[in-house]
Amino acid sequence: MKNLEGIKTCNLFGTLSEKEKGKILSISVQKEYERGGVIAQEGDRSSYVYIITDGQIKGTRFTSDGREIILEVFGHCDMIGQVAAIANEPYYYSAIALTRATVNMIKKEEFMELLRLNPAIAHKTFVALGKRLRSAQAKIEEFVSDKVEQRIAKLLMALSARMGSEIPFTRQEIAGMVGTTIETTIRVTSRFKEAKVIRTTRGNIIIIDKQKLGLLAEGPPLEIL
Amino acid sequence: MKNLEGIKTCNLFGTLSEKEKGKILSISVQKEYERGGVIAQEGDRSSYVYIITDGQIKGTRFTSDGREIILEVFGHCDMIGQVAAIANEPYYYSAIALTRATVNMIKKEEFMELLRLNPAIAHKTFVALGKRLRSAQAKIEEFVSDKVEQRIAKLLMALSARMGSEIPFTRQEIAGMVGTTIETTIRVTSRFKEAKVIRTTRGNIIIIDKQKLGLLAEGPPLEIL
DNA sequence: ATTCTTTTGTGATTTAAGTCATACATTTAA
DNA sequence: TTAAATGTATGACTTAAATCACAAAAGAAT
Repeated sequence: MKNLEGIKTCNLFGTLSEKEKGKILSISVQKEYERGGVIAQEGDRSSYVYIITDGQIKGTRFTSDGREIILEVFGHCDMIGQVAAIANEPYYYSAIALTRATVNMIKKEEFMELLRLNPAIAHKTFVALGKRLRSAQAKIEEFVSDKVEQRIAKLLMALSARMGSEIPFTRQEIAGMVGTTIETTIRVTSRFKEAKVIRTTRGNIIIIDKQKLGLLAEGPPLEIL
Repeated sequence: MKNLEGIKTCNLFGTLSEKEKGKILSISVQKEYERGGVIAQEGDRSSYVYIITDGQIKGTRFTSDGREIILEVFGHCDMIGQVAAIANEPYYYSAIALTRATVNMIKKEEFMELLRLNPAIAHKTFVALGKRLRSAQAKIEEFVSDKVEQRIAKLLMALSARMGSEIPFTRQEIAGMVGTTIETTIRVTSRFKEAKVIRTTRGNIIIIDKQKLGLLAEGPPLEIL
């Protein structure tokens, strides 16, 4: 089974012996989700920690007026649900599959046990959480100092670093990730298209000029390039 | 010494025996800072973890065009520098005293040792980090869905919960915390003053109608109240 | 006491992005 | 094979907040 093996390749478990890896596999249950499938719901009592073995998952909240805010995007080997598990709190946001996705679920209690017995895993879990804090703070900084065009360019760069030059998200989803409206996102991506930085198909953005996109992410607006 | 005792009252060390607390005091060095004093600088190699025993400290970054962005505000019993320490990375932002402040510094290596030997401390450190991630994400959500007036109301509510109804910050600093300009902040606080929600003195904001401020933080703009 | 610096206060203007409305193309469902 | 739903596209208009510019008040420093 490709995916059962998949988890073994994750950095998180890099220092473990084969036997220990086997242990993790034995306490984890694998589950598959279609695009749009709900892995966990905001507000639910936390019972599992999830390790993503395949696909992409969004962590998303809905504002009172129904708009979706995508706070994080997770991919291969990322772990979600650990904050809620360790703090013994309900999930802060919903986890929804952006693509067909496979996750390995570990019961909260067994995960806590794992942390307690494996300082190396505990350490890596902490470091990963620190990274998430940094990237949340980087996003705050973006809101303060970048315009939408630049924020979208940065997002596309970041997504393509993870999943290649073909980005399987709708403008609506892109809007949710950068915190803007669908109309503005469409206008910006249309401009990018015209400047031959990207191509698009329904539900996809394909990067064709990574270098120019990188420039846009750095700051200068399209019009002066 | 009041402050040396101060650290013992922190929840982080709640489960420790008197002897263990004594150990922590013995490995920590106390230091005082004036308002404006720099505890640590963005980009510096991390060598200490700091526990704040008194006063307030801001975690701040400067944008390329010189604007200050205050990402977090820390107070009594908060710990800073642990992410950089554990990930073995340079500090992500500068820590600057907002008021006269006292911190207990613990050498990175000794802190790591402490974490390794005390699962309870490790656990609480993790939980605290999770809280910081949540509040960073809440701030992202604010940028997406709240107007400046509401963001400022929320900030004042949060600050007053921590440090009482007298908030010792300039409009410039408030602007840095909500990610807006000083002019906009002055205009908003002026409106709040006129509506008798706050009073101000130079460098201070005093909340006089907490209930109304709470309402403003919830959403309805001042004009319809 | 008076100069310098920081903080607060306002007006005028610009601008980025939101909002509203409508249209068309492409999938999916009936 | 139509109908419904979803995603993309664009024009017109509004608005919140940034920007620029200047002035007065309050402390700090000489």
